[in-house]
Amino acid sequence: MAKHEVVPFALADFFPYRLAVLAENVSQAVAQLYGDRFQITRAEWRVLAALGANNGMAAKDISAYSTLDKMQVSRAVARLEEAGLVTRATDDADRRAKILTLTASGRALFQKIVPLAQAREDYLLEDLDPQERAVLDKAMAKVLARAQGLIERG
Amino acid sequence: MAKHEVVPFALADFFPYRLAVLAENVSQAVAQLYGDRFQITRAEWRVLAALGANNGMAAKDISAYSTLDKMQVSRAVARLEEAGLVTRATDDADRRAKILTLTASGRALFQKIVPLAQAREDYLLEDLDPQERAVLDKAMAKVLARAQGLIERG
DNA sequence: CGAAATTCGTTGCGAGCGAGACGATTTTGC
DNA sequence: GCAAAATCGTCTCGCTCGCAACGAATTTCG
Repeated sequence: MAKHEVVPFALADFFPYRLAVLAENVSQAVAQLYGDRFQITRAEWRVLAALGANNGMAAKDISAYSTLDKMQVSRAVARLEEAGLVTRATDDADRRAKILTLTASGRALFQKIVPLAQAREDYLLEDLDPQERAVLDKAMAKVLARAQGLIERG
Repeated sequence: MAKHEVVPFALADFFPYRLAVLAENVSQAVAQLYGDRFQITRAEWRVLAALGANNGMAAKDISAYSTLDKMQVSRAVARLEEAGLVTRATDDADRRAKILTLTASGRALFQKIVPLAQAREDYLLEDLDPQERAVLDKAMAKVLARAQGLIERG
């Protein structure tokens, strides 16, 4: 019996590593769309998407919808406002909150990006048949649930 | 025919978004291991893993092995060296390069982390049967190839 | 009703990151 | 063999990011 067993470990086969690399590459491939052409960051794109789906949300709701924390939302909105894509207005029902709304340019930009984004999504998944897509979908949900459980329970 | 068609778009169903959220959560769940207990960052863990698999690599090779750019490797190695986990030595065959080697403590730490990391990996995937894992595996490879194609071709 | 606790969004600060310049070395190509 | 180009790793600069503290407003609860 060897006293110091060698621990075999290949990073390239480690699921969390593979997932991180995949997500990084996919994210970059999609960010080319809004980044290169429209000078928008990922956080800004998510805010646009949130307001595109449900215009007139409070920053808090955008945070929940987009998995960005309140700071990221605050800073992204500041930039979007400066670019004339979003307006802020104090909510009369709760004067701490700011209601965010897409301007006409904001809506126009959103509607320009969406088809491009969906085309990229389709392209990325093109090699998968419907059954594979279904399995991937379910697998992602299952793993996500487990990961969130780990994070909550320390 | 409506002049302004509404573009329906749900961020929660957008594959790149779901993938990013999943990867973020998985990464965080794994980082709890080496982060909380051993004060190691993700980049440092990847360097450890690279050297654990193949001790005595040059920084350049670690970069390729771990998908970190040379800057991240340089900084991670600096911290690991200060912590006494890695040593740097000029390569005599190419005196620009530095050969990096795990110290005894470095190897010990690596061998302590690996089983924990593998346990987390197993736990995360526990809900998937072998067939699902196989599909997931293949799907990730296919999508990665597509994403990398997009990145290269602009 | 009123003080304490909570929530919303912003901001200041320190750490960390990426792009590009750099010195040192090696490789290329004439 | 030597000048030009490429490569290795580090460093610097500017920017971004996250933590924590904050002011303002609201909710809780005695």
